[in-house]
Amino acid sequence: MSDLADEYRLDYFEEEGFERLTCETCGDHFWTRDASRETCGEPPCAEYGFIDDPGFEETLSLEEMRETFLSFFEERDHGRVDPYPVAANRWRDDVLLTQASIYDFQPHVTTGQSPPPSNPLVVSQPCIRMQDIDNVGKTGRHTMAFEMGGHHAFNADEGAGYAYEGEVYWKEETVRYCVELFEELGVDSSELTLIEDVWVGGGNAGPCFEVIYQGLELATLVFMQFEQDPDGDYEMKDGNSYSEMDRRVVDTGYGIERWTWMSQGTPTVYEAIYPEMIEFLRDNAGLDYTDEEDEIVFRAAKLAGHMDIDEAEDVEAARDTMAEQLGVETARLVELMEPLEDIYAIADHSRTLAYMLGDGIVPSNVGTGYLARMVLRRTKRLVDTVGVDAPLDELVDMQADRLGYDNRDTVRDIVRTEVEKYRETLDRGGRKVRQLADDYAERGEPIPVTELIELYDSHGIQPDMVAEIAAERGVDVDVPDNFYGLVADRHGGGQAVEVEATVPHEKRLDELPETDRLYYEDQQRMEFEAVVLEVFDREDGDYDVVLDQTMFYPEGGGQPPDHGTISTDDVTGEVTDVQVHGGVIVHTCDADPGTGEFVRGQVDATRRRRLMRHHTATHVVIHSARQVLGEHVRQAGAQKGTDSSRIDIRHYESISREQVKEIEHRANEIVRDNAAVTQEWPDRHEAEKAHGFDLYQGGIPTGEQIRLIHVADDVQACGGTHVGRTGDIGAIKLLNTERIQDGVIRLTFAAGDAAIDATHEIEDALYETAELFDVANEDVPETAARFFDEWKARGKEIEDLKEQLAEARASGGGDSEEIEVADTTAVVQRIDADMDELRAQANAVVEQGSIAVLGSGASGAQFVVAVPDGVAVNAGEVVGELAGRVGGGGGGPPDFAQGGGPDADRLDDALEAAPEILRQVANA
RNA sequence: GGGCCCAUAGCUCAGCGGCAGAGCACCUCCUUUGCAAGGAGGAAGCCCUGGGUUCAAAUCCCAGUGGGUCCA
Repeated sequence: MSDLADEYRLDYFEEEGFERLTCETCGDHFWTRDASRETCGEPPCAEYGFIDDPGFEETLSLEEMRETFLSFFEERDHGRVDPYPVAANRWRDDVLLTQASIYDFQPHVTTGQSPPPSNPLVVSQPCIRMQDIDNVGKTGRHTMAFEMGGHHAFNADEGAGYAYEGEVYWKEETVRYCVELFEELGVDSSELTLIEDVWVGGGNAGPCFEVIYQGLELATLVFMQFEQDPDGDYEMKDGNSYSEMDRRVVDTGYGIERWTWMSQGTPTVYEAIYPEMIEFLRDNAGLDYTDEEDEIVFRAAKLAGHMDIDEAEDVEAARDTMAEQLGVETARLVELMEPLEDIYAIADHSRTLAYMLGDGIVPSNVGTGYLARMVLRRTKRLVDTVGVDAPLDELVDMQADRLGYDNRDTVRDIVRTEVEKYRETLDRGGRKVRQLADDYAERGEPIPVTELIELYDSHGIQPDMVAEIAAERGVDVDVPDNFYGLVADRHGGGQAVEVEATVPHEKRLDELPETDRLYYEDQQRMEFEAVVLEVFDREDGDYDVVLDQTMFYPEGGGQPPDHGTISTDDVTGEVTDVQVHGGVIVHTCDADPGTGEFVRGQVDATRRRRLMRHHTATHVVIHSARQVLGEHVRQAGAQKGTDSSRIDIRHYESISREQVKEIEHRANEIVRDNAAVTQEWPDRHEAEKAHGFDLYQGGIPTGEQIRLIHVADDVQACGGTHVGRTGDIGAIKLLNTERIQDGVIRLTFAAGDAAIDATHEIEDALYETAELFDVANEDVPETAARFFDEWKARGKEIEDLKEQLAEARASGGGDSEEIEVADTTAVVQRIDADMDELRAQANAVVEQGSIAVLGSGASGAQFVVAVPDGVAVNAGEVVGELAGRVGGGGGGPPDFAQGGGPDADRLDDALEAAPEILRQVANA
């Protein structure tokens, strides 16, 4: 195993008089110009030196600090790159949120597949780290949302075949730039320390320096130079082996918020980055502290900076010590600090929400949407706790305004909708818990853990809320420490086994050249000629045919594969499936054309045209949906078909009938405009720059060039086949909308002749109904409503009549048999009527003080036995005995029972035996 | 993407194989004169939809629809 020590020895350090020292407290190695230094300079080995005594010459706002950073590197030949969205899943599918500036260039740039937009480059990237959520507000320096200033350089060995090559710069320049930036801000560089560390993550690793000034880590300089390799020479702290790469990536992170804080020397970072928001919240919550109280808070914050506070728990633990040093009671300190901590957190969370919602994340129960919902609910709780009475949408809007978003109305609307949903959940939860608490209060038992888990997992009610409500009712609740672990257990924990799709004859496919995709050259042509490169036998008896070029579109991007025929002079085969594996297109065919043969291909034109119409229509519909519902609307999945297609879109509420009509109108307007549908293959970065990440509606393509499809004003990265002009779509008919999960709505539609067919189906249903009712089409709804009402009224009337009939029967005759049993009269009677009637009759008999034993042969054999109050005959037992005689069973409470069996022929026998059965039961 | 929960009167919910229930709201009357008043009476249900099991399903099973919630 090799040592990394040499990796930190730079010529720069030698030239500039830096020495390598060892921290006397923690033992870390670090570089400094001050040979007399004893510690590494990072808490807990040192204290903050800048609170109330700013570390830079000038006081800078967050915006000014950002600009200072960006222009510093721009002046040193770095291309300035616009920040990416915080929703990293807009351009990559392995993470949800952007957590560092390097995320912008993963995976395609760091792996060398795509060139960076500029090399070297600089960016100030908004990031969100949910891991820090508990620390926000408490430690004075943690924020969930922050801007990471990063300057990056991508180096690769000459001839390694990457999208970039050569040396831009590496460690020497990186460290020099960093020190120079400090010096430009008036820092004496002998106060800096650069601590040696190792960075590991995402399959890569490398040495890094943590740059510390005045006790605060302001930058991390990472040199990505290793990649995971089982045979590698370097073992890293994650326990894996790594080896040297032929690429070297400079990955730096400058915490713009911390630099701003350093320049201002405020007690916490929050007061430095959004002072006006903190002031607003303090005013609004009525936190007008006296000078003396403010003084305590100020000194406490300062003390916090001097302590080793890395986690929210540390803060709690340090409270006593702080209170003692300040000369106040711990309780008083807490009383003063907690509302402020909440306010800091509210400001930070509002900023986080502004980023998330502003970048188009829609709250939901899945993915990034779920994270947004969590943050929003947490923020709402804080707002209520601390007593801020401004609506949450206003707070988020303040931050969205500061951040310069122009979709603020939508953001506010989303927040309002979401707050309302949360309120309903709380209402529901409160009722549920109160009811449960009452139940357990009655029994004098504590609420068990299983109930707590159920309440949280299925109803979203936090255990502390349960405890609070239960306490009001004097019920104990014991929340175990491992509560969330128990919830996790309930989810099984077992990892779903990824079923790796096996590609048949994969090895050989890798050796074949990529198939020429003729369908991109002319999307309207359906015939072509080609040479058979390879034929594989399939297990099902068909053949997989690889050609040198093809007009057959393989399944992809939600578009099903083409069908058609491949023929030689001798054989013609039906193509039933077309798939692409690594650029090689495989046609599944029911005949073997023979390797090396010339073939003619003919695509099933009707099918393909239907698919093309639906594909282009998909672009038109999503474009229209964005116009009607808002710019946040994004595709969450799509499937094209020949008869209808569907797209799933992200939207925060269910859409109304009016909105559906509006979308349909606009879509058909685009069709009528007969706009040209065009394709182009621009450089991916230029495309992103020109059109934004909304390009990637249907997934993220790889490669330097990407294919763009323009439909009217709409631009999307897309690999599918399209009609030449929007008029070719013919017509678009929205067939259905359904909410497939929270925040995702499925639009089903048909295009062209399929739209006409679909309309016919709906019309047929209407016409048939109208005919059945014998009314005009437009009268169908009203008539149906009237029929329904009448049907209900008639049901009630029948019910009524049955009761009257039963009374009449009970008071006057019929062929009933009356016997004496248990000092009461029993009426045994056969009425061939349904169960309702039998029950009514039985009730009528009981009214008169008699036992009723009724039988019916209307459907099988059925019995009802009813017994008046105070008569010692068990109806259930009587019915059981009777029903047994007709091959069935029955039962019920002692005063009213029912039963029956299939054997109707024996009904009379059973009734005949009734008197005897009654006596037996009565005497039992 | 996965797990779990729910659907019964206008509202909030109980019932969990055997006659469809309560509270609030509503209507009529009485007693009162109000700040959640009291009393008497009444009306109000395709127990979400479709299958299945059963002598019998609001209740059990399966599927669908709608809603909620937790996790990745």
